[in-house]
Amino acid sequence: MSTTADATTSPEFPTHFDFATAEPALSAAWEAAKVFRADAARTTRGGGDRDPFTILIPPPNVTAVLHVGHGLNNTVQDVLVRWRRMAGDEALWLPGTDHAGIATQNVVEKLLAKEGKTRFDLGREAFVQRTETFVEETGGQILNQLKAIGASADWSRTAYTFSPALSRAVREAFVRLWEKDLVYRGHRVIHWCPRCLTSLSDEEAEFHDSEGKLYHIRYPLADDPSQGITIATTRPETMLADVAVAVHPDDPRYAALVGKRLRLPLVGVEIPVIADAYVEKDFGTGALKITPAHDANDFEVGKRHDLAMPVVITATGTIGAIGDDKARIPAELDGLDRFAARKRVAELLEAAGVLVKVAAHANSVRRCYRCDTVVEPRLSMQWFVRMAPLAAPALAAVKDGTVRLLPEKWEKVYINWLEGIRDWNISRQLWWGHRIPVFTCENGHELAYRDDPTQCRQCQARIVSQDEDVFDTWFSSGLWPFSTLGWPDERSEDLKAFFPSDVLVTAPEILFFWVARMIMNSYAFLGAAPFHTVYLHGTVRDMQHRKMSKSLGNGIDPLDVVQRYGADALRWTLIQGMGLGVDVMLDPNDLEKSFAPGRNFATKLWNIGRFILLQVGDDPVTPLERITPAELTLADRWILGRLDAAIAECDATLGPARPRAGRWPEQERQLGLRLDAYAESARRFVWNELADWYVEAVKTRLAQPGADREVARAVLVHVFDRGLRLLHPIMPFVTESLWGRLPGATAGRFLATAAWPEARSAGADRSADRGAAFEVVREAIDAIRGLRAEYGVQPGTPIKAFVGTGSGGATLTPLATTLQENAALVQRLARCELSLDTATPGAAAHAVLPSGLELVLPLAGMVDVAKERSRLQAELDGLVKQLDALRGRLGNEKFTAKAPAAVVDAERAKEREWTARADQLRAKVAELA
RNA sequence: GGGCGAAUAGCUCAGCUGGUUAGAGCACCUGCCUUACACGCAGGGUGUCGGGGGUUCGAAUCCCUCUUCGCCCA
Repeated sequence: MSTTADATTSPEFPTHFDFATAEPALSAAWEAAKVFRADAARTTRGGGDRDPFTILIPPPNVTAVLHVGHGLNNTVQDVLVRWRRMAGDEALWLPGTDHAGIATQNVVEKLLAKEGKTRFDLGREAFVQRTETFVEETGGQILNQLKAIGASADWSRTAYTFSPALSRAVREAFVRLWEKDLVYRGHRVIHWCPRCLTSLSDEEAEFHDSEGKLYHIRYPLADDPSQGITIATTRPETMLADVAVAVHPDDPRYAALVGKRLRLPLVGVEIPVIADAYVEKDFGTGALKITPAHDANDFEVGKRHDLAMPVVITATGTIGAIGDDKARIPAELDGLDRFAARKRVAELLEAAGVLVKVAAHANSVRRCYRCDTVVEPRLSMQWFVRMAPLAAPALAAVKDGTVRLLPEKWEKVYINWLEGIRDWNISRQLWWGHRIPVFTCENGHELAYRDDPTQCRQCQARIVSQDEDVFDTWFSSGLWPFSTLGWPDERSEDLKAFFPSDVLVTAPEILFFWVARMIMNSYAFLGAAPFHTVYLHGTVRDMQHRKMSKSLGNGIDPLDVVQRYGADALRWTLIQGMGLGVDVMLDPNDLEKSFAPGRNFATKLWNIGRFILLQVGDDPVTPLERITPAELTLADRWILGRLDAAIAECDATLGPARPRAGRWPEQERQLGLRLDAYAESARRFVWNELADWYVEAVKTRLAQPGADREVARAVLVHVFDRGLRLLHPIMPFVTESLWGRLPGATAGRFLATAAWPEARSAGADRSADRGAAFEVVREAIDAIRGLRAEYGVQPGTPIKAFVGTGSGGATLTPLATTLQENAALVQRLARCELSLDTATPGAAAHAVLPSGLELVLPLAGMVDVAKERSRLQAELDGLVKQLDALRGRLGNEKFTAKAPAAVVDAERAKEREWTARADQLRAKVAELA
């Protein structure tokens, strides 16, 4: 920083953006001005003239605290919603939280455990009350944290899956499914978590690879113990509940034994040998013990063969049984934990001489997705939704382009899952959740009710009980696209205006849990898809590509980042690193490495603004429309052209906001949402074009009062304003802060609601000069800088640069004229004295530019002629090599005949260009010889 | 076991519908307080486009195969 006090130091305008002060103030200003409020009446569906653009937040768990994964997910949503808000849509980002049945219940149970209590000590009612209090106190936390990262959600519409309104939707949805006969109650082997004491859906019981053992056990024939069948199992403790041994009907090894009876070791009961095609002949011994109550596949076999289904493992995962089944349990095993029992059973089998062998065996074991406990398959009565009828329209929607999934590969995964859809277990044996509205009367009529009944709908008898279970949390979040908007009240203005929504932004992990179910439910209850685009983003990982997690301690606290680098830096880092479907790598041990670039960019932006404020001043600036084309300099036309290009790139990378005709045409299906490319396009314009070149180009013009100064001020303010608009969705704070200080800014107007830039693409303007000739100026400056660096010319050393056009003519070519007109810029940026005369003979550095310009830098004492010649010779050699290949191609008749004319023409033009350049280089080399 | 995908500069990735002298950001190296910014400016890239084979006038791009690594499902 400069140590002298001069015109560039300003106490009101420090050299760095004070995000710590500015961010909360801007958040408050936006909120006070209701900038993020959406109005149903302004939408085209609500009678207004704006396209609605809706994003529904994937509701975070009500107990959650913000982690960097939320940061990423919500920043993406905010970028999209801010973009559309600026583009003139009635943009609604609807926030909310999820009551998260198992997760929240676990949290509260842990709190109780600290007091030495269990939920059973409190009883159901008191426990629910306690949980409600807990949620009231802490539930808003994560949404408040989202505000700190700039989330522009409509907080007035904040939803909660367990609110009275959304609970009504849950109940209505269940009753409607009931009425359509799409729910049933059944005795099934389900996934049971012995720690959470509840059933889990297929999706909630996740496979994990583990090192198990395969036990080979001999079951003797009942009437001839010298014979028998050896079965193989990974879970010997379940043998207590075996009711048969199955073999494949085509297996000759066992054909003679089918129908015979075996004596079950340890238990002593007789069980049959049955034939069933489910058995894999090549697995283990080809003989499979059948335990219908403790294995889902065995359950199916048991049903087919009408077998008994004894239960020998209790809800808490210990050995135990009820009724007659107790006889199956040897006294010394009774009450043992299932894993202890596994060991003990093996010992007992060995003692009995029937344990043939134990082999290592890698297998996959399901674990509870909430607490990681090994899931116990267990025979139990549960509620299920018949999924096949619901899946059909959801499958069709993705296949026909009504809904697109990005990245596209997930469409295949989605289709694959829906085509093999299984019924969904929606009941949970929890207390925290929506209680299943099924009531039973004195006469045993079990019916679903929209409102709590006083008497039976069927027989008017007294109601005696309500189902004890609650719904899977995902059952309620599956209704999110419409329950949040007022459904089941079909007259709801919000529902009319904002359903269907537009883009769903989430992680691939919950594609089945949540996304697919929302699509199915939206078709089932409203007959339409809930959104047209599903954007599945990557995961935040550390430098070893590990997922960030509490247990690994490799997480990053987004609020810590906000404090140290600013919310804009956090957002920039996340978006800039977010290729489509690509994981974002961040280093938890070096926040500087990850977030400094974002902060640095914010500072850069800030300093461009600082330059404008201090050099342009705050006198009124002429709007660009009032500047005639003739007044514009080459640099003006160039930067305006670059701005148009940047706008076009941002539009293209963000993509179509919605399908034009309700469905994505094949060619548009994968377009847009390239957020990293959008970020880079906007950054390049502002930094590498505006700051690096245009700001430099206008400096001298701004210093001299007059008409041209006003032109320069007009163009500079215009392009910076548009640059801020392009960047605002990603870096809302610093851009808003600067925009409010631009000359002509008015209080109460926000960049957040300013118009998204449009390229000047009018027909009349199409042939206009976009300042392409400015590239020659840049090229000359680059070349002179390059040569200075090559020969180690110190910045302070004055040098001369001679520019020739290589044609040897006396008149200036247009290129040379351009250079002459911009000589001041060249001289300042390249630090040289520019001359269009012929270079004086002597030691000099040489360059031949792609445009054909020849550059000579007399560097007496610094240039070694021999070295200079070999340098140019090397350049010539490289070019000749390329040229030979090019000529070979053009000389190949097959190429000229078969390649498209445009390609051939381009190659010919290239040949002319390279040939001329090679000639120039050759002449230079000869000159130096 | 079934399905899907990836392998390009030290790192993270573009480059998809074949035709660029193979790019970007970060990191790294060198020089600079050049009157907005040292959180800055200027300069610096030969990478067997994972290996092999094929199609083609032409392949990082299309096909086959092998290797390695992911993800989803059972």
